[in-house]
Amino acid sequence: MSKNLVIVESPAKAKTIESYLGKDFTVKSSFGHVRDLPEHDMGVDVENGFKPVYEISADKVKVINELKKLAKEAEQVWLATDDDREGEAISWHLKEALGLPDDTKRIVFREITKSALQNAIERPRNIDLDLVNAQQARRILDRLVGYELSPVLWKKIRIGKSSLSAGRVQSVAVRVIVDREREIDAFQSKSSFKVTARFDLGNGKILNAELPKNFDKEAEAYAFLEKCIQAEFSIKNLETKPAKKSPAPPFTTSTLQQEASRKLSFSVSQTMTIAQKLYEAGKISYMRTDSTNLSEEAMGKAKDQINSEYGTEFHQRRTYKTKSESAQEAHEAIRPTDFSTLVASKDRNEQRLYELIWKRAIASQMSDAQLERTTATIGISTTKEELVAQGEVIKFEGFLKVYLESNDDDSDEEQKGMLPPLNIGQQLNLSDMKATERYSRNPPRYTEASLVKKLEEMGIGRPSTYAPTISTILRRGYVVKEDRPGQEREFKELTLRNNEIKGKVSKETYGTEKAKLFPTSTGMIVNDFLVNHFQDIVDFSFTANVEKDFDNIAEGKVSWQRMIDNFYKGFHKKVAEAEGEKIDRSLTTRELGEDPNSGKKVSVRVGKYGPYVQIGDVEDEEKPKFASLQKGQLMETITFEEAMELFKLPREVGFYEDKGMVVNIGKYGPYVKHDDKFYSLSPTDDPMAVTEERLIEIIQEKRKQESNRIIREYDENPNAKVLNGKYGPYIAFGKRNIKIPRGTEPTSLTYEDVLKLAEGTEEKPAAAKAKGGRKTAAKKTKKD
DNA sequence: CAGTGAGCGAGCTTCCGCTTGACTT
Repeated sequence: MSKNLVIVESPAKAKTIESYLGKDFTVKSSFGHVRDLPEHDMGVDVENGFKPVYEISADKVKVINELKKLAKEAEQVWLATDDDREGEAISWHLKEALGLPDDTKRIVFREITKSALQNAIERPRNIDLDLVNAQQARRILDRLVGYELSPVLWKKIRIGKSSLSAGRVQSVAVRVIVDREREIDAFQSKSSFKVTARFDLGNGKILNAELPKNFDKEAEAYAFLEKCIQAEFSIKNLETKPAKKSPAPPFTTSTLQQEASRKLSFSVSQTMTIAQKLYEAGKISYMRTDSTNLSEEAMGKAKDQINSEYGTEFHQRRTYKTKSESAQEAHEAIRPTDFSTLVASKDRNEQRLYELIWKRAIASQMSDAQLERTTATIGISTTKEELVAQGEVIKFEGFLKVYLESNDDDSDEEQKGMLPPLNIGQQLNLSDMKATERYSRNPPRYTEASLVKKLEEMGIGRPSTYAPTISTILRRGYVVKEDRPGQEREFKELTLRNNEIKGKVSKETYGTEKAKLFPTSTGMIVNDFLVNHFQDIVDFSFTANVEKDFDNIAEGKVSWQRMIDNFYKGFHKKVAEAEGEKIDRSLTTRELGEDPNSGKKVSVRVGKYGPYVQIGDVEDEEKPKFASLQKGQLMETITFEEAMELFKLPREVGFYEDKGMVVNIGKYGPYVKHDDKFYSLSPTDDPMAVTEERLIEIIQEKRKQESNRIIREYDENPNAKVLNGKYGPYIAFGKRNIKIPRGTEPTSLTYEDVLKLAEGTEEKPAAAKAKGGRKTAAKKTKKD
């Protein structure tokens, strides 16, 4: 039994701190918040000063009981939760739940180092009630908004499979995505002609140059190339300028999520799960942070590492200011706990993320890269226009030796190389010149990570909520994360070679999307409803504005009840107004035209099972015809022609082995059904046009594949087989799938080999189908 | 790898921020 009980938020942090403080201190964790408003009730008395009802969260009852016991035994309790608004509130809730006196010692530190801890212990204070009240205002505002708005949606918009919801953060996240989709839809791509030239300098050396301006019209580009026939080209000017590049600050949660997405293709939640493992193993500092600050101790260790590994000229001490205004900076930036550790994990993804964190943190304490940029201007004897060639040479690598931040826009900014040696006045020999048609690009769709970046810029959400917010808007069906194929378009290219201009038309694919966020019809409808009725809540600056109020409460200038009262008066009036209005069908219905066959109305609607097209009315004597919209189609943008196409499926296409074949589009794309079996069409098959012959081919192919599936069976055990799968040969052992070691010939595996390989593998089947994410979540909430 | 969609009424859903596991698929 020790004299002192210190309570922090995270168990991993508790362990570290305990090792620093010695045997007189027991350090325990609260595992985050311990009390909250009730889940199934508003829990806020709007008629009596917004008095909140707090209860100990179901999953914290055990923690609280244990802490109560330890607190009783200890002489002194220290509340050491995080140094920010939420942390202060956690301390207050702990004090209330544990029955501690009001003057219980409260200590704070923003980095976990021995000196920071000692400093904190020497300067305890009491709980800052103003700061606690700012948190209560934040919590209660979110509850009022979420729990008054969501039921309005249930009553006024009855669509979608999962229950609708709205909130200060999620609704703005959806709005950002909906707005962007409409921008893209309205975007008019313009083409122009870009001129590039290649000069042959002899000895295999080539100089690439381009015209700084593009031509809007093909005729102008042609005229320019014409002028260049027989023209003489010479170097008119050479200019060399020094330049430098500086490293990016060490990672915060949001920048880590962005870089892991760009460089490692991790999803936001994947990044957090992996980072959590590294944190729990003591390899990195805390991963939910908005600070770019490094402790003195960490900077010193980074310096040692850089000096010994790269040399002192590579080190430059830097401190970074956190950009975001909403930052609360209770922690350090994300960094390795020990810079001399290069291998932190055997797990490939953990190691890859660790390396990213290590490199970024090390680079942030390194010197600038020194560059030299050379621009060569090339004169043309027949015109005033000039061509430009640019090159770049790295004079001193600096931080680039370790790390370069990547870019969001996949713009074709090619790596500039070195220019060959050139002199002013030098005559150049043109080998060819091209004018290529280029199209302007629409604004990009959001990835998970670029959405997080956008939210952070607007001050919306916190490091601990970025990943859950994305899960929420996906789970609600407001947004889908998908790959979408691009479209083809033609572009023209004029080439001048050997004094002759030739034209050519080629095809390119554009607009291919990978793992991007698209709004659904449901998302658009809910968004429009909120924008119409609750403009100020989904306003992009709403959070920033209320944050100012919270700051005033934290400084003791305003009472939290007064702030909430001010907000609630206007808000609740709008809720009452919206509830009083009739259900607006125009939100969920769009007329498309008339069916030429029956003369009946064609409309697109959104119902319980998603968006669909309807021919006719339910009041008609004959029942209306229905067809679901396909993946990627929206109520808002589908055309009459596209809608009518949907009724052409399912298509009956001929017979095979005396049984009919039916083509349709299912959950996993187009398929043909034959004899109660399903066969997927390949992406190049058009379900509307695919022929009987091709379908028979598809069925035979699949059958052949199936027959090749079994590589080897064993008499000893009918449940052990060597099979040919999607990813190559593998062993199926009961319910388990086992990898075959590299270099082993699958046909040569004996049953003994199989048993040996099966040894040590887990009982569970290795891979599971990604199918039930939604189900799991639903179950979870029910259980609670 | 389906076929569902109206309207009625019952009874259900819901927020944001702190923390980890537990548990399917």
